[in-house]
Amino acid sequence: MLFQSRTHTCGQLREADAGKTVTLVGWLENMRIVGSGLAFIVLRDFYGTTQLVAETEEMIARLRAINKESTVSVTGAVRVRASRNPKQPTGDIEVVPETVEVLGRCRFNELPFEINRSREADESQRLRYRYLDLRNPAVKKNIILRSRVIEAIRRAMWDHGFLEITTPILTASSPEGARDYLVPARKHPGKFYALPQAPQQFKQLLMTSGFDRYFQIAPCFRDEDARGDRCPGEFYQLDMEMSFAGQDDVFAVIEDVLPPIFAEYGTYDIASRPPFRRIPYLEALETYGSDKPDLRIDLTCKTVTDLFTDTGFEPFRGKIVKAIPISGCTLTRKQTEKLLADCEVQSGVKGYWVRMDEKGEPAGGIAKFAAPVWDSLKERLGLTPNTLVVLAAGDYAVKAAGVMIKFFGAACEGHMDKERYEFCWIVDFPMYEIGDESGELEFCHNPFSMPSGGLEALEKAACGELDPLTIMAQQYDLVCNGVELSSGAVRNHDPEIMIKAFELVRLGEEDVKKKFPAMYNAFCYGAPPHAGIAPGVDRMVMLLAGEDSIREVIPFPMNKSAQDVMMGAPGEVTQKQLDELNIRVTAFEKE
RNA sequence: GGCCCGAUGGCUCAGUUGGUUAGAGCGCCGCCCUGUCACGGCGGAGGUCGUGGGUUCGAGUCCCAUUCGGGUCGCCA
Repeated sequence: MLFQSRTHTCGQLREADAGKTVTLVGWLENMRIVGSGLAFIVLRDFYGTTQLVAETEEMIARLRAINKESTVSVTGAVRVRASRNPKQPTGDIEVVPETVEVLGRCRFNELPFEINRSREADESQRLRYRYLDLRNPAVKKNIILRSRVIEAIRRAMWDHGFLEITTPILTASSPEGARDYLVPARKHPGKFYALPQAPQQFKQLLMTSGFDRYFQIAPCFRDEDARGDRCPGEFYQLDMEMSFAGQDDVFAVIEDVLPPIFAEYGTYDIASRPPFRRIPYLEALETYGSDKPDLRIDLTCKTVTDLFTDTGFEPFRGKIVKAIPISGCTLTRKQTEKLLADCEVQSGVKGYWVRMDEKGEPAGGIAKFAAPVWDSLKERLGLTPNTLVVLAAGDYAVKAAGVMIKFFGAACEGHMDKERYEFCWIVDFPMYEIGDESGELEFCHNPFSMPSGGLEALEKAACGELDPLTIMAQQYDLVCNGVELSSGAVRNHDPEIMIKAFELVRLGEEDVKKKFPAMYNAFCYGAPPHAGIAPGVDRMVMLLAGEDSIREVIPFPMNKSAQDVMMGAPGEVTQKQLDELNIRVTAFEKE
């Protein structure tokens, strides 16, 4: 269809344009009729809004006949408003339409939700009509931010000498831990491709091929359940890898690339300066009750197990007890208990409290049971008058303490400097752990990481000279404001060390070859030492946008049940398609 | 898969110890209004209260089941 192309956007016109005849295109957002011969219309496009003014019965009738949210082309003269609106960039001018052409008629005069208030609507309704939801400038801005951030990341990575290289989407199922998405192979009945959980093996192969520095805004696919900060199905990582490099080299790149982007595009202007704090994994658990501490909060927890070993307070007797002192706390008893209840919902552990009053005596909560050990507790926690102490006990006390630090840190005046981005590295993860189910030694995270101490440490562990649980992996997490952004590692590029690492968990050379055939073989041809990391793009944008739900920064997110209700995915396919793929659906046969 | 919370006009929500005709704001329709900008004023339409069963003289409200949605744990780099 031919139409008069626009001369300006809806965010462009200013007082200096008065007198010009212009053509604007966009969506009819709103109409305010203020009299029989006067009406104001808001026209919206990607760039902004411009007010149209209708001053004749004919023009008002013409515009009234058009449903809101229709697209139109309007030609008319720009003039200075009789009453200006300083709140709008285009608030000094208005356009008096001479001709109005409907380009795309909105067939409905009532929408599933009001565009400018779509964020208040039910989320499933928003996702079903995501194309309308995205018309809302407040929703759209996160997607624009996402694009800008990815642009900035690319530029920074290129500037650091990284090459962007794409890796296959249809690949082999990998033993990375999460459930794979499988794709049936038509030409190979009974066989399947898998969508990559991460480009992990490909990027390591690229290093082996001699590409010195690689990165990719990589789509990753994992068939696991959703969370507020985790999308089901697919997400994007800033995947990167460096040859002849170790932990410090990776840290240096990330510490150079991310802070300027956070400072420029973030909700807060302040981002940690390099070098970021490095906290050993075990220390993070001991001090913050979490392996993703929010360093904007100044609260820490202490172990007080020994003080309550023989206590008359049954929930603490013989249990691990963690305590968090909160100085200058002004929460009421009711507020404290409400917060503890919230913590219990999230951690599953009941919390207790006691307060040091103005005189330095225990008051409220479990004061009666704290009194016998009060002096020791005061010293251990460094208590001062008007300090609240919250406590958790039991096998999950550490985790509960972590939740308490987050909740009370956010609620108590003066313990959280919210308006900043605080990065830290969590380092020195244990290589092995005793599995919950098996009761035997297992890999703690992924087996790609280089063990600290190398072959020597593994050999000592194998012959009993060293506790394998004390072997650390050269692995690291990047954490920002309590959000785990990424994990990475110095990779194990030595086939001999690989086999040794596997032997400790009762696997052998054959298992290594079977699990990572390409990588194992490639490393046998001379591999460079290499290391990398893969910060989650969606999570970074979420932090930058100041959103709590990751779905707010994804253009077309799936719902929590991994469905796209707008497109109807997943959906059924025809019998012909199934036959071609040699697939028989058994989902309904059991009934 | 476990646990918690929720579902009432198009949207957001209120609805008392179970008791007459289920309310409000926004949106929609009509009328009025010549400088609005979250315009305003008056009037109107629109709901078998997620679904199925039960208790009761009587259920939006109580009980059971179920579906859907959100949170959380399991799971997940």
